[in-house]
Amino acid sequence: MAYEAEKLAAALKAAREKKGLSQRALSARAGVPQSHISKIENGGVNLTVSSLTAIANALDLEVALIPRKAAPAVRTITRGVEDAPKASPDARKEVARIAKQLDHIKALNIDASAIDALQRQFRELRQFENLIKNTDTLRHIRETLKTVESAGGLRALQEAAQQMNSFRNALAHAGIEVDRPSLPRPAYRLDENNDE
Amino acid sequence: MAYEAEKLAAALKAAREKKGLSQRALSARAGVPQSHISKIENGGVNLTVSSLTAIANALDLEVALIPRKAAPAVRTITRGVEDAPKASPDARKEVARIAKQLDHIKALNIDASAIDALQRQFRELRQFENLIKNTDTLRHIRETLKTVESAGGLRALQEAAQQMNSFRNALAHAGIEVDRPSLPRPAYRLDENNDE
DNA sequence: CAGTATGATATATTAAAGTGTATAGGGAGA
DNA sequence: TCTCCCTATACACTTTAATATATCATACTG
Repeated sequence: MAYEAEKLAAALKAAREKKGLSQRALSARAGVPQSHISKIENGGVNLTVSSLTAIANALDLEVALIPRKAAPAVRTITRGVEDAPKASPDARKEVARIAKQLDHIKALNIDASAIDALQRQFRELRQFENLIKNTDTLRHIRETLKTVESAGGLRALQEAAQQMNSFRNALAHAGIEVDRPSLPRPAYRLDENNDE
Repeated sequence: MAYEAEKLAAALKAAREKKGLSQRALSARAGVPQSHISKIENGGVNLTVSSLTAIANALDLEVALIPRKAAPAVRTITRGVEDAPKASPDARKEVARIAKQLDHIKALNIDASAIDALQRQFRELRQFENLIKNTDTLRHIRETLKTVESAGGLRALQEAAQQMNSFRNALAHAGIEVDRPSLPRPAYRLDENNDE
């Protein structure tokens, strides 16, 4: 098969997963049937440009022709822009579930301000989604949220917010220190992008 | 959709003409019939990826998917590469000097991993050679490297790497307007909203 | 003028991309 | 369990990209 075609397919799949889109959702955005997307991603289909660009654009990607000579530099740039260590599908799923559950809870009309706070906390937590290595804590949080739903307790709701806060802090610290699994790191990280 | 396909077709044609290849010559290289190339270039054909890559590769081009955010920067790079080997003679000279100096330093056997890192950094920087407008920063970097050579300091060596990294980022982002990518937030913002 | 290269088309054929619909199997929840 | 949602896959069908071959007008050139 076309070696390069497969790389593109893999890139599309990776981009889709990173964006947290299901094949169906992408299908809707791109106007390409889900069955076809599946085929493309793992069937080794020889895409047409129209399909490629439709899907790529739906994923905020652009199809470009770059001079071979510039390829390495381009890679450095895209790496810099999109380096965000991708969240595991599991973590994303778990986060999505919590989001859904929050909607339920919101509908319970418990305490507007407390729920607001909880949602703020969740938003904060969400920004560290990509750093989440395992889903235990998320599961635990969701357990807590469940008790909110069943018992309707304001107290449990506050505890959930607290847990989110703790988790966020943990993630942030971990992200700062352990971020790169890279090996022989000098006093500061050479590979780090110090722009911003 | 036809829009982007036409842009690609136009790009292919431009690249072909720039390389001074006839459709037949390109046909031979790419293994695609001349008639088909003609159709592609001005017939508005919906290419498949295999044709696209075959032709692109024959023209020393690479098909890439780049994040929209990175598109401006990528354009800057490719423009820089294909317009002309735009690196000023001065910049080139300065870069060459640094390369030479790195060889010297390497011979000093200071710290293998640090030197590795330094060289990686240098390679990265080098890919942006043609964007270098003036040589001040390069000179400054070379100054730093000199102190490495004389004093043999690991610290200075690391600083040089740091400088290269900064410079590279500056060059790379010359053409991109940055909206800060969401992810890891700095630690100082962590305990800000402990509500309730 | 004869010889030659280029690019645009024509035609017939084949292989396969793309569509629509429907479904099977896995995982997670209620 | 039953129920969603996900992905992979199947099938019949339409469309069209791609090939092979050939022709034609337009240059340019010795």
